[in-house]
Amino acid sequence: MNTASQIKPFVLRALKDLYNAEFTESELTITATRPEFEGDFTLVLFSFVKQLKKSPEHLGKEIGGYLQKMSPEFFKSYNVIKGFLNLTLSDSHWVIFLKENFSNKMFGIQSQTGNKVIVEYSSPNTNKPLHLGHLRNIFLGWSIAEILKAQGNEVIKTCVVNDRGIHICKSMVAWQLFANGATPETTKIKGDHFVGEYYVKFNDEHLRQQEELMKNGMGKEEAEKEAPIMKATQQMLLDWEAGKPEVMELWEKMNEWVYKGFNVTYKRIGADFDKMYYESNTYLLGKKFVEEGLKQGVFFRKDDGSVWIDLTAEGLDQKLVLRKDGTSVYMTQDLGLAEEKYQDYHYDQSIYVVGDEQNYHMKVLKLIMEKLGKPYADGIFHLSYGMVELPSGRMKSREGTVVDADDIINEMAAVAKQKTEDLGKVKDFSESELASLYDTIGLGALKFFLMRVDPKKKMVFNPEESVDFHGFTGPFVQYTYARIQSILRKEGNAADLKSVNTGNRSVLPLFNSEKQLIILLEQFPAIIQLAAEEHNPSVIAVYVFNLSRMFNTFYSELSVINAESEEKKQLRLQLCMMTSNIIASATSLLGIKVPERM
RNA sequence: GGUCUCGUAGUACAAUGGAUAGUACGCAAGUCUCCGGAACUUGAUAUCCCAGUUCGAUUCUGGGCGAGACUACCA
Repeated sequence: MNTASQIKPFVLRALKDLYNAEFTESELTITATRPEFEGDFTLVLFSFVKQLKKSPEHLGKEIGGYLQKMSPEFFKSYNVIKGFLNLTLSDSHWVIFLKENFSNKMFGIQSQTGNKVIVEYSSPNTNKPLHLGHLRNIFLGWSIAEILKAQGNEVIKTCVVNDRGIHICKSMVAWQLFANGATPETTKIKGDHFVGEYYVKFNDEHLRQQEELMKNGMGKEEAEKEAPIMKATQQMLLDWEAGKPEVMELWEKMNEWVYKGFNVTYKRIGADFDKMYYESNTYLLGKKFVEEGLKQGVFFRKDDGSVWIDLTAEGLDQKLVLRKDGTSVYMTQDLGLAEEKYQDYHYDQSIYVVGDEQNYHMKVLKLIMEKLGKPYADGIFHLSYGMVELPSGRMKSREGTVVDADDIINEMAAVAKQKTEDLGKVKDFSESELASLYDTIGLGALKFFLMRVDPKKKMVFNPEESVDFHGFTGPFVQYTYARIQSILRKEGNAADLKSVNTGNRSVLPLFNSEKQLIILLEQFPAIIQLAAEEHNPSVIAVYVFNLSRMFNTFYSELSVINAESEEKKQLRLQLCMMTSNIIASATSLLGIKVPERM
């Protein structure tokens, strides 16, 4: 239990004893005291004024005095400013907290609750490589999975691969036309990029043919459809659905190339999945839902044979769930997939990490499930995240402004290399140690940059800012960690520290920066909980940055190794150790590694 | 047109209805006989507009103005 919630029962008791008033804990507002005032925690008094008919100043003095009388060893002092009662706890409270927790690497991690959560993220297409938008998705999805694990949930990470459809056929047709049998192996190009090139070639050729037809007087829309390369693509889709062997073979071959490429990237960024779903397997699922829905009267059939759901009562539109020719649409498939996932795992909650452009789709999906009376409908949660934009605006593939995932990762690592060499602190590292360090720093910077913002909000990715390793960045946190390790290498031994009694008088009083650091350390479990509840990794990013900043302030003000007494030295070593444990723990929830040296 | 988001220093982001609106980059000025300067300290600069609810509004409500997403028998 954290300190703020330890205070609450005392306050409730005081209110009862002093005024015979009954309040609940949730009615109390206790916050960290703002730095410009004296105190550790602040009780907001305004909410009692009306009921108790006393001025806030009066209440503050009475409650403060009573608290101190009740537990003088806990409450050291208090002051009242306007409607705020600022409470200062005794330093020994903090010292004891530190002593009990400094060596616990699992601090803040909850034990298993038995709750089962499935997280779907990444979900790429197999016709082009991953880009910056995918990275936001992947980092968020992976991180939220880890955060939920830390809260005691059993988590299954899944990925739905969009491996079929007209867009895949485009790459396939272009490859047949232009590749001359070239492969990733013969060209030494990463598989996903290789296939992506043919997708681009398709679009170029399509545009060329289209313009030619328009020169001969054809309208734009018709020219788009009538271009020979588009005709060939549509034919290929039909052949695919018919299972024509040579088409299937090509399709499998090209997808394999892409998967090989994806796996290289996934491995490098540390993404992993417990279960892959492929649309080529799932796209026919969901049709039985249509039957079920029709029977229940949830869906209705139009004269042309297409099946719809009417959501106008919910303020939405009518939505198609099955085409008139009886084939599935996106929604049909998602209905089936939700059921499939439930059959596979019997989850309590199912999280979809999907961009906010699909808010409407996800809302409809959940609503349909509710109307069909599915028990798991409630557990469906859309973790909606905003688009990543560039300073120049949205990324547009047609204008070539899409930031490729592999490119940006390489660039970040290159900047890490450059800066590391400039500083020259790890000249004794081997080649492979250096390569690994550059990835740690480069990816740390990139992940932090993409996750430090509230997922719900769209964000701007400024390439220049992203390679700045100062301030509110991943490398700043990593640097703080490395610096602590340097101290601990010299002096820190957890077993020795435990045997020393830092609870005695010579460690007191605490300096402000010592206390502020402990107060922050103590918040970590509550921070994880908040991040989980809000499905928001940025809570962790902001916290670990503030913790690092606080440590650096402490570090510059007070000497650890040359402390004024042995006990102070032990206390500060404990602070170092706990800070570094929590930095490691927090960054690992973000998928960011921390280096021993950098 | 309809539905939904979002408007905070030059820029990018924070702030369960609480105190003098934080942080970073950039800008200006400092800190080192220092356990790692990828650090620390200080300064200047902001809540789109108008009402309302409240002891108290960046936050909630209504109305403007501005930006974006969605609104396919595409996925």
